[in-house]
Amino acid sequence: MPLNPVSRIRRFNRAVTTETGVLDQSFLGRGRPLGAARVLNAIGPAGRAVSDIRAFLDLDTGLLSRLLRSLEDEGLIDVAEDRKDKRRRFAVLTPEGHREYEAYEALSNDRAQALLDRHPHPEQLLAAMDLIASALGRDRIEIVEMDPDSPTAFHCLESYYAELATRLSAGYDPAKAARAGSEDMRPPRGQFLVALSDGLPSGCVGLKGTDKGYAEIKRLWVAPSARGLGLAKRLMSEVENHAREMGITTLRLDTNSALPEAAGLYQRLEWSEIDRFNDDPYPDLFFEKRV
Amino acid sequence: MPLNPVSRIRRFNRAVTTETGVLDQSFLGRGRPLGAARVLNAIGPAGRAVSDIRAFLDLDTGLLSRLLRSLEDEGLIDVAEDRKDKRRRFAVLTPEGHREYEAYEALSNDRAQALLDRHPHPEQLLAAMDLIASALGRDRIEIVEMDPDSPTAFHCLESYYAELATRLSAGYDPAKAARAGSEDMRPPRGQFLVALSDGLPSGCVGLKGTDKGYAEIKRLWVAPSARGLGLAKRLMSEVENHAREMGITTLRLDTNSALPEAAGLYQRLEWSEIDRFNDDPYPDLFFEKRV
DNA sequence: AAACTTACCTGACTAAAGTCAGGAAAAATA
DNA sequence: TATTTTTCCTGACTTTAGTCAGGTAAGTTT
Repeated sequence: MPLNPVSRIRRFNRAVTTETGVLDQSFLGRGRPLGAARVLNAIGPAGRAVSDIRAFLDLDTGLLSRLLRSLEDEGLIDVAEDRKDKRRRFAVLTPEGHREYEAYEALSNDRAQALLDRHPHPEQLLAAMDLIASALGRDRIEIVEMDPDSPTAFHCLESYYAELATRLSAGYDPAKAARAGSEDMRPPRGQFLVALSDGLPSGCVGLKGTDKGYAEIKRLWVAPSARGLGLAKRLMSEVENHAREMGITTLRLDTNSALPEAAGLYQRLEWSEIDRFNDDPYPDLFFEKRV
Repeated sequence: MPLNPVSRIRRFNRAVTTETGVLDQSFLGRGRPLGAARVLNAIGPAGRAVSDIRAFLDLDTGLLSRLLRSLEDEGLIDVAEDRKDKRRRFAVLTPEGHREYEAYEALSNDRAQALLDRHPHPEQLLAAMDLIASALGRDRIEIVEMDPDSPTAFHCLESYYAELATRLSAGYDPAKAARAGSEDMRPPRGQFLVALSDGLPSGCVGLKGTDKGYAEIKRLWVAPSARGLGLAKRLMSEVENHAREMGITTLRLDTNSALPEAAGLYQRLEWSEIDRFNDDPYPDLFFEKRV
């Protein structure tokens, strides 16, 4: 008989557990227990504060202390005291530690690459993985402020434009839309927020300062793999809070009726529909909110 | 910057590892080490041969022996000797063991259900999981003979008809197609094979015996989540081998030009295109192969 | 300045997992 | 029938992981 949904999830779990088990085995092949390998990995090329490693790997202070000592004895890391706070210690990789770190990276990367290479539709596989990783890590999505000209922000905006182009019947050409200068979405006039789900850019929103007595919300976008997790709502509430802190009292935004989920969201968040307030060719719906 | 493919896979691995770690923690909550819980799980309601458990969990004989003993001491299992081969032993759950097994099942199932419940598009999530599980478990797909009237075979056929209906421009109505009686796809006249990827029906093919001096290949189907893994080729080669063993020398099949990947496969497998040999309304391409 | 908190270390444990050698009984093979 | 192989057991380990109770030095708070 066909499998029911719960069985399908458990089949997935089995497949993935087997896969990670194999990777762990290959990690053990480097002659070091998994715990030590994990610590080496957590330190990484940039080095890391010991307290940070402890929080990240959820290790007991005694256990981590000993693992660090064993890595130090192997000549893979150096642990020195932090200059600012002499209680704290900071671990960095030695050149040899760097090589060892790269070897572990290579094991993981090769396995990932092999999986990609042998799959007929790598893009489909990756999309499926993004979807699942977002679903599992929903509460671990963090929202960070970024420069609107940073590569990550740029990636979000590209994805946003690409989506508009497919969803608006008239298509979408960013060059024809009213330009929102990066300057206006950067402190002190505005803000640009990006949602990162364990490093993957999964959404964004911009707060654009104007000289017209209100600020605008621009470029709200959520990646397909992260939809339905309430991320748009989180982004909006963050940006509204920030506007409030900046002393802004009126917010406006425009959107298009071809994006019904967006309009629905604004209504749920108690935005009021208002008349057209600009002559941008793409939007046909306009909202305002007092914060 | 946007993540590259390998980073996306590794992000997925991290998310999934965290998730399974949480499940393991909840397993520990039942006051038994993970090793013992895993053995209990491997035994299952139907019981299992000890050598089988050992191979499945890849455990040392001494270790497994002790884990079995501890479960026995807890009153959860009985280990008795196999009647046919007195060296071997067979483990079964006691009534109490059954309850404990179900408790572990409930933990897993509840977690799976919670994941489903909180996801906005459960069907999408499940499809993504099927895809990944198939990609990871590609060499673990097994092909088994089944009765063409069994529920699993029925599920495959339903999926096959549904797909034909969407892909053929004229649609597809199984009632109008030439009936292949189950009798003809069952030994001794024929055969029906199903591909199971860790329990999930992922493909099928039928060998239909006729009285016309040849046998027919029917209903070759591969689930979307398992495409590109070479499964169709495996199914075809199995069924051709079986036909050869049955003393059949000529095989025929029909297909439709709206399914180009099927026709391509037959050509690669050295089938020759022949003239129409039946008056079924749906096919427009006909092949033959001597085995 | 005293009291508290934080970050880290050490020593002394325990539990779990895993390895290895040897051995008995049963089955398969020569 | 003799030999080899398979299946499982036991005892004696080691390694890894993890816990807990001090203890010291450096910051922070009162």
